[in-house]
Amino acid sequence: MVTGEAKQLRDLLARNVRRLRRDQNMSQEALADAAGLHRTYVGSIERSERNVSLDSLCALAHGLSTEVWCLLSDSKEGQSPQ
Amino acid sequence: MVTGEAKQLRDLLARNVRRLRRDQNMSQEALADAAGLHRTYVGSIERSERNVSLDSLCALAHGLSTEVWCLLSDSKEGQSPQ
DNA sequence: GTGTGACTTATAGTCCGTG
DNA sequence: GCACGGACTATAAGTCACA
Repeated sequence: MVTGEAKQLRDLLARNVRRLRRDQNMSQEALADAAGLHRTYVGSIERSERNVSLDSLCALAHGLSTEVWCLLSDSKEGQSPQ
Repeated sequence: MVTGEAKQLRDLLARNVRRLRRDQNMSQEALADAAGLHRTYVGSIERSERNVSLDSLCALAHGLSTEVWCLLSDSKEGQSPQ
């Protein structure tokens, strides 16, 4: 179905993942490794091409040392919880 | 893969959905209709049997008139964002 | 180090029921 | 109104070769 809202959400996730990853000086490969996912898969998420599931979301959050809801929040401030 | 973290997340989602739904006096059917999902699917989500995608998460949030990150936050207090 | 299209396999999600 | 199952279809997961 992919409504406009869903598109925005994927986009938000993409931006958050990319920002957090670069914030920690990781490559897509490094994040993929840390999250237990694949390089190209992480890449396609960052390009908001994927409609990821809770499971992948969780893996991603783990790899980025953050919380799942952080990846889906529009966050300008304290994003990195030490 | 379904790590323990992913299990917890599904469980949290299940609780939040059920609580918010009942809070608004909706049946699973009513929510399914409002979210554009299927009756049995909503039921299985509330039983934390499903690893839902962003798209469904968005639809669910829409049907519950809330935000996606609310469904994934451990929320004791102000759940309804004004 | 990243983008992209193609591809296979796993599972998300629908729809039919039953108690 | 809800839990749960079986069978099905659509799509996410996961991997690759190459730009």
